[in-house]
Amino acid sequence: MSSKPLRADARRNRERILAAAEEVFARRGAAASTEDVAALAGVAIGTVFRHFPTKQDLLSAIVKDLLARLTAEVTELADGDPATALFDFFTRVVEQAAAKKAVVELLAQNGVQVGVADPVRGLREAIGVLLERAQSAGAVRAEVRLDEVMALLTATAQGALHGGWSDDLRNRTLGVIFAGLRG
Amino acid sequence: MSSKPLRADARRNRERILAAAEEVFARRGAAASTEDVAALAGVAIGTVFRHFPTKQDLLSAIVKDLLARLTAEVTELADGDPATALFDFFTRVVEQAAAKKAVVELLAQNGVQVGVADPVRGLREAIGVLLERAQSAGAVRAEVRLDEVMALLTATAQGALHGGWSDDLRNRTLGVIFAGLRG
Amino acid sequence: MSSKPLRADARRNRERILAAAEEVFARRGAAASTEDVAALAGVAIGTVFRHFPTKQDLLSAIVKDLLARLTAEVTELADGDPATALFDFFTRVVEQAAAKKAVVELLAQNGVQVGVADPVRGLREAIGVLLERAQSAGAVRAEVRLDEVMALLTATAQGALHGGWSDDLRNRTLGVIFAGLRG
Amino acid sequence: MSSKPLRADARRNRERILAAAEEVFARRGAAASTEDVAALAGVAIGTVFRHFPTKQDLLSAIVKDLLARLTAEVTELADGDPATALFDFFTRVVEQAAAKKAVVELLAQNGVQVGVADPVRGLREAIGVLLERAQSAGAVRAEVRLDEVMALLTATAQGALHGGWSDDLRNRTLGVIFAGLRG
DNA sequence: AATGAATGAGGCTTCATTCAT
DNA sequence: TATGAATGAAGCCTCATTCAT
Repeated sequence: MSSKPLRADARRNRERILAAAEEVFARRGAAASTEDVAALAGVAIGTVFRHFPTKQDLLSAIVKDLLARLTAEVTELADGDPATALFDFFTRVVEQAAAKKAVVELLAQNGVQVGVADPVRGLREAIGVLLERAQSAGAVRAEVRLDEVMALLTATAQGALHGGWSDDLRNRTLGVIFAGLRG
Repeated sequence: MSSKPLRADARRNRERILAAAEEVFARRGAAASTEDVAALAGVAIGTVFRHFPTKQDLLSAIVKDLLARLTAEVTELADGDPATALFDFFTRVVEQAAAKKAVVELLAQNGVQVGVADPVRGLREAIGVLLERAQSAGAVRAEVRLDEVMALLTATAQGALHGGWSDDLRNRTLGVIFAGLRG
Repeated sequence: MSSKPLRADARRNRERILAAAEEVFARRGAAASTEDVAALAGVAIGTVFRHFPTKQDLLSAIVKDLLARLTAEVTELADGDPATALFDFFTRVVEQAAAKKAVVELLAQNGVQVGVADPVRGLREAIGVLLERAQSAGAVRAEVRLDEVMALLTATAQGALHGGWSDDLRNRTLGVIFAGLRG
Repeated sequence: MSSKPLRADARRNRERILAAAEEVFARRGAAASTEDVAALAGVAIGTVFRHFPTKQDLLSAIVKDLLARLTAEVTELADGDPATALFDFFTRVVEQAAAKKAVVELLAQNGVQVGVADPVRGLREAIGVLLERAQSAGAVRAEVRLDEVMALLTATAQGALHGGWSDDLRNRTLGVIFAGLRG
């Protein structure tokens, strides 16, 4: 089921490449060159392609990574106060978005094409749990559906990402959305 | 202020190029080639570069165009019911976004770099008028500021654009935002 | 039916590229680089790709060119003495082969894949006429079929090509084959 | 004369690599990657390069192998009927060619460069014996020389190889050549 | 001796931009 | 002014070869 474990140096490189890719693509968008990723990772171009045979593969890997981390955060929050968990998560994602740049962009526009449909579904379901609990606790109107929550989350993350919002602006913007969710 | 008036055929070409560019970049994103724009416009590539010395110039021109049209819409709506004008505009922009693709993307991420700061300011001010009137009419909470309205507008337009929202989803998403603005 | 005629300079370049390609691929095989072709032709690499969007296209063009020339030679010989026309053509092809290198190679192994099936068929049919006439004239045994004539022609061309035969060796080798065809 | 004897496992690997290389290069031509050879042999790429420091070395080794086997066949046939031995050998080589692909190709075009001159000479001499005997037996015209026999053999092997001849076509083609040799 | 990850030159192709016609 | 061919830098990817494990 799992491929054989990588050699220590290979795993180290793989991680350096992923980190470099996240930074490079975050800063300059998905159009940034693979060479730049290699340079930042401190490896030769061939090494990047050994680990990720295609640029798409590299992009997918980053997105999957991010999704996994987000899903983990949701799970963690699921143990907290149902009345605030959803709003907390929402806030965290938008905070982070400002540091993820093109990753969010990829998530939004290419997510499925890039072959990360499954991880996306996982995140969606985890958020669905938060929503249900928030509604049970009376913190979110009953008629709000998961679809629009996801839409608002994605849209806001993108906005924060590209717009370069200040902390204050972010909070006020989220404030409007939260008010709308509460009714 | 204005450069010398263009010859009739030159002006005609300029407009055909702009229209073609809007369509091409809308459909395939800013990465589409200038050659494709020329082809759709029915002119040679050299003609595109005579009118827009740089691809960036072409992109900027499209964005300015869009902003001008949006500003005109705002002005038009300013004569209507203050309680609904802002929401109507918001809705229209998001509706159109789905058909503008990369233009919105450009607006969001490159706006300033591309040198369309002025037109953006014009649009912002026009929307500011709608907001004030809506607040005077009691349709929007008094403490809501123009900043977050712009942020929500941009974010939602991008979301609609990249997310491929259905009409229904768009309406429910906007519904949450409008509820949040009303308080 | 025909695309618009090329500009004078474009046609000149197209021909220089074809000539360069024929020489380069002849000398070093189909694996030679497109850059080398461009360099020999005295144009930039982009120019090669403007005329032949793919390396395969360039290779195909060369092969088609050669086939067209060969077919023309056959047609020309068809007016001569039926008893010698086939042998003359055979001899000429093998003579030329030594100067065509990889072109013959391509013809033999990739001909059809490369999309030159039609020109190949044309040549085959033209040779078929020579064969029939030679047989009517009693210069070739009646039971010899076009298939083996083509096979012998291709094989001998390749042999001459790769083997670097001397004039004398070529003549003696062909002598054996001609004796075999006569019976 | 000979390097130190290999360890048992090393010799085993060397042979598996040779076998894999013959198959891979046969099927996909000399352009196939060394990595693929390693994979088919079930060893790591480093092992291939330990045994054959260069891809060329590997190719040479295959060719030498083939030549050795062919020479052995000639020697074996030398004990048979002088009137048919040469023709039998000729037929066998051409039959096998269809299964050797790139090896024959290498033999023909790179033979000497690749440093297999000696084995080639050995094969040539062995075939020379068959020819002399066939001529003594009156099965081949006296004026036929070894040069053209080799030329015809190589050419036909290549033709069969690249042309994908059917059994029938191969026989008829050889039939013409044999008739030519007999006079 | 074997392994397999790393290297980096080199190949194909695209495309913004320039320039001769 | 328009045309469209030419340019050449830059990007993605492959693969022979080296080297640490």
